[in-house]
Amino acid sequence: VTNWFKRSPLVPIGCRQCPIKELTVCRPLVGERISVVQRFKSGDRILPAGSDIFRFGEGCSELFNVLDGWVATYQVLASGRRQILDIALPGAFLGYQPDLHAPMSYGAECITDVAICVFPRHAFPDLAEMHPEIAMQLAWLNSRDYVRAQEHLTNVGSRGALSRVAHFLVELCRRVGGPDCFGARPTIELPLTQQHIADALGLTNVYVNRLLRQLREEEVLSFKDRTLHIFDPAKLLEIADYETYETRDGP
Amino acid sequence: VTNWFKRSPLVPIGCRQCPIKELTVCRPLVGERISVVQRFKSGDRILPAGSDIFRFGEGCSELFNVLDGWVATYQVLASGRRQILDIALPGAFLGYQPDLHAPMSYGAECITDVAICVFPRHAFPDLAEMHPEIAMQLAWLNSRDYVRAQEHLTNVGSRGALSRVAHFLVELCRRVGGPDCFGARPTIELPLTQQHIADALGLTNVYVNRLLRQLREEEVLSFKDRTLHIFDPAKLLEIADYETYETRDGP
DNA sequence: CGCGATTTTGATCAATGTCAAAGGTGGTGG
DNA sequence: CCACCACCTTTGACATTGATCAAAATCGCG
Repeated sequence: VTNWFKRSPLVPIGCRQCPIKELTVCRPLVGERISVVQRFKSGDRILPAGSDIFRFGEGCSELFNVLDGWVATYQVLASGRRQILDIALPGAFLGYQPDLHAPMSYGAECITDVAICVFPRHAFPDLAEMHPEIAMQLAWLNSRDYVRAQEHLTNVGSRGALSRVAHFLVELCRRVGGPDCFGARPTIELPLTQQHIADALGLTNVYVNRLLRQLREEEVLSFKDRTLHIFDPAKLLEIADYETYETRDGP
Repeated sequence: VTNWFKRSPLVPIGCRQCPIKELTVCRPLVGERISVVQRFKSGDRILPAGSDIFRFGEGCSELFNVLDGWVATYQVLASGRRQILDIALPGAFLGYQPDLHAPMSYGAECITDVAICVFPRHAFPDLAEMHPEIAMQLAWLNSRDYVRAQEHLTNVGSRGALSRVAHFLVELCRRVGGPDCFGARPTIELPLTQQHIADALGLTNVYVNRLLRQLREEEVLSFKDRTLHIFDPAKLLEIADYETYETRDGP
């Protein structure tokens, strides 16, 4: 098994060939006006697995598009516990927050080697003002991430540990393999450690390990060498306990 | 004690006198162009405590500004457990989501009697297109809510139950009483039941009750009759265990 | 081959949930 | 004005989940 997630990626390329141009803030300008973005961006950058793109509490003079690789956004408490807020995949737009000049409200760490496209932070409001579609796209991106954060919150706050792991893996599969990837019995590469899963779900690595063993013994899935095999999608979805609307019980 | 939160509010009034016009999407148009919003809105509405503004999984043909009262957004799992995602206060803009025509990804329930200002959903993109500042404001609102959701997630995922309750109350005080309300020993009206707190934090009402008793016995705060007294702000903040940035231990 | 990071397992313990029942409290209708 | 009712809070006894601590086993990599 080659560790694909560490392949050294991407000589800087033009926006026209950008693999994620349709996924991020640039989307409204692809085509005719892509050169606007091309002139705006500061350049590309490649960061090794384990490094930070930016850190909680520090200033940051840039904004980032993830071109390739996996990123975790997170916060750390005084008690030392770390919470992973989201897994950012290629196409994610990182670093925008309500006050662009405030210290960052969270950190972003590379899970794999990562390639990013860098925007200058101070000029971004001008770009959005000159191209209102960018603002609209930004609102769209933000609301999409907000919904995912809400679902993550529900997962961590309301599900037991086993369901929580199941749900997390299902959502990740959907994002990586597309919404229909549950038709078959998917095999998916997830460059996560069990510690990442634990940090994302508010569990300990030890307990996550036991839960994965349980899922393996019940022939639902296996997760080894960063590869997830799903043997029994139906059972997995059932364990994951999806949300429903239930009206309060009548009299 | 009068239950202020049930005072019958607000004959519909014009946008010019709107108490929250500076807080929500309308902000860029206050002043000269406020009439744009005035013409756009469908009207006002008053809902009783306990009713839903909209429900998870159902369609919704409107968007809402909270004018007065408290609202909880939430999801419910098949297992019956309910997760409160956020407490929406006056000025909140509810119902916007990435696909405006999709079923709602969460529900919104009135904690108190609530007055809302209603926008037609289908025409909103046009409004944003004609007034790009609206799109920018929307992005700003969304990112602010996103940050709050992230902090909520960290709270639920990474803090022990006592810290979790402490942190939740602190944040709520900041929102209601302003960021400086911890200089003194605040007394704040929170129209929440212990069940609401439990649902927001992924705990049970019984355990929340015990934790509040503990905080009372340690003379940190008391929460009774929907009134929160904070006796010892410093200790409360310490218990709340705020996030920090800590670099990994060096070699 | 050896080292650091990760996974795996066992034994034990603390934090939190569950169940059940008893007090408040305010609102409503007689 | 009283009595009742629904809902909320409070408390106790007990069950369970998931954390903690410690130590092997495994793996990727230099």
